[in-house]
Amino acid sequence: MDKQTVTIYDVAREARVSMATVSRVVNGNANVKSETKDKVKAVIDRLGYRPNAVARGLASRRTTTIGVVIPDVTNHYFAELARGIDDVAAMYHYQIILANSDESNDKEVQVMENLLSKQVDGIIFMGNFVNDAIRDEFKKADVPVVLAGLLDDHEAQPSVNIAYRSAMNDITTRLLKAGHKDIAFITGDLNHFMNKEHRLLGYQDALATYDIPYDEQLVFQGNYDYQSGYELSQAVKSSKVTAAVVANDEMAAGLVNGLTDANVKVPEEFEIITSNDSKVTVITRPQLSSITQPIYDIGAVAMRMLTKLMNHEEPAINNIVLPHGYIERDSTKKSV
Amino acid sequence: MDKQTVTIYDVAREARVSMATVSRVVNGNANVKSETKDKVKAVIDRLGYRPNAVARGLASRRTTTIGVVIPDVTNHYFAELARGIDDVAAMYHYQIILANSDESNDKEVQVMENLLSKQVDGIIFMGNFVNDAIRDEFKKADVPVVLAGLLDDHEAQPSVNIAYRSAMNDITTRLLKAGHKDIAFITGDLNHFMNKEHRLLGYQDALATYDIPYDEQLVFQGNYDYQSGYELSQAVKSSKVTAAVVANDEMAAGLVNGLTDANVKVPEEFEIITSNDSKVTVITRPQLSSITQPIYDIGAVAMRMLTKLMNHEEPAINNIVLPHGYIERDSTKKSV
DNA sequence: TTGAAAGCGCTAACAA
DNA sequence: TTGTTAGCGCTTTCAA
Repeated sequence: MDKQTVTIYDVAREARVSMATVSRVVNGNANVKSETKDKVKAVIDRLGYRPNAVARGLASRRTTTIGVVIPDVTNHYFAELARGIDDVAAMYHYQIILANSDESNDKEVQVMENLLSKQVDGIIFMGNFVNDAIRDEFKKADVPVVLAGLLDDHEAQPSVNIAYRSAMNDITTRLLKAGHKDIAFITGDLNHFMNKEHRLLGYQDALATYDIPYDEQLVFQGNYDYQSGYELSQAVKSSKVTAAVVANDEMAAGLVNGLTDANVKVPEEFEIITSNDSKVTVITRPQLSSITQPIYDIGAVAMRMLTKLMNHEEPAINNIVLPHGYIERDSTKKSV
Repeated sequence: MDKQTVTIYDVAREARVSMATVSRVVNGNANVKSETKDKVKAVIDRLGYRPNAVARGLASRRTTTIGVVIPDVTNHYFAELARGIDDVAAMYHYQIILANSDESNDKEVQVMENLLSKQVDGIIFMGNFVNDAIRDEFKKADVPVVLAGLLDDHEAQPSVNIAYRSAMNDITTRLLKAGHKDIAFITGDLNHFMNKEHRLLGYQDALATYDIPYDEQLVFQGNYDYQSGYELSQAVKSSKVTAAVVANDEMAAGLVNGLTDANVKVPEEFEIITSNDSKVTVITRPQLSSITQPIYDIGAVAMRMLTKLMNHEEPAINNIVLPHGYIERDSTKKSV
């Protein structure tokens, strides 16, 4: 039950070569005669030698480990991002230290410090917004940090996203085209950059195109979870709105169920379009029409971008925007 | 952008003490005069010193990192387990290396090797079964491994679970009591130990109590996901069964939706009880009646158990069984 | 193609 | 209470 016993030194001795040579064959260095390579490999197998990544990390100053901060693994949107990240990380032989932040200021800072002290080679940060404390951590980090599914206005932190403004414009426009005049915009905290400067603007863009004045009474702020969507359904029902665009699937699922439970028929009496096309959209009844976004790919591309950054390659673009689409399901009336 | 610059040596020099003393204050060793402690702390703050966990790990042979192997973060049941694990890990100042295995033999082995080479202090393993190759890895591991939400028959690997057999007995009995004679048992691969030696037996126990002969035609094997549940709904519909117990929520969600789409009314014409009480059970319509199990706690307790094992304390019990319950929702007729 | 040797930044005896 | 000194297991010059 005690740790690691056979070291590179043991292998060297048994194979009658130096540590340096063993190191070379382990690392696939070409400068080794193929005979000695075979000899060393045989000894490695025989002894069951497994290189100590910690020692290697200390000596080489690279840990092949990256940090991933996630608000909550339990949230499907973020879990899907994480899956994309892990898959390409594995592809490049990186391991992932995952840390839940709950989007709490203190935890986020704590977690960043932990990651940095573990000497991760890079960090992928997920969340709904970047506050000042975290922005400081990014600055203090001596390794690259990329944002996945997250945008910050200050200084261009590398990031991967879709065009939230245009996506929100698209779905609002669909509802407008369908004849709705009073459309709710259901989102997270409006102080959050992505909501205020992207999604809300997209919603307003669409309204403006149809000469409908913006009414802030029709904006509902939740906190991104099912429960808050469910609770919001009350207020939504008693307002004058006849349709809603929702920034987040969990809230949309709460909304559709809350409405249904309050005997509002979706889509006949109320239409809903959501934003993430995550798994819940097909589980609710009616299923949710949604913006489609390549969530897995956002994670994957973010990780790919990070590998470049860690490799000191300058990526062509610092803020990658992936394409989005739309899928019609049953929370909207069939389009003709 | 280059790694760590200020070391314990810099702090020692600036504070005019030895490295050992700095190490002591960093590690909260009591044997330091409070004046010097303050002096050192001041220097640490001024220089922005952050201990290098890699060097520390090499010197102390403890990394305060544990490995977590998960079939797929994207699956809510496992994500919930992972959340429980991470929360108590954080509480004990451990970080988590998370690795997706897809329950593929090769990946699982690969991932275990990676974890071991990173010198994790312990491992928590999740999945639906333990195959021989993995069992070997457990044996090779020089650190404790605990199973979360997973049971293996060979040699008692420490684990945390609920009593699957009794839980399955409970819900089958409920359906029997409600008058059903032909009840489907919908599960994963029957070669998997937990299905064959626990869940199936529970199902059979209930049948036996009601003198109903076991009919293997009523056993349906899926692969644990929504899609397979949805597809199974065809076969289920065209069989003679009038109710089903399901081993897994994702399959149950697929089943209820498949049945509904095929115009079978749940619960009026068909009753369903599922097993995990995860988030999807309240998102489907009708909502799913379910065994309740403390998923988060299973993860949390598994991690707590691991801390003890890593600390060389022998836990009182090696295979912890947490209590389960039942919640009636709308996929069963109201009980009187 | 191979080896010798100096660290990487820290912990942990052991002394003082 | 504090300092000295070996390592921890590996990578990486630099020589040979």
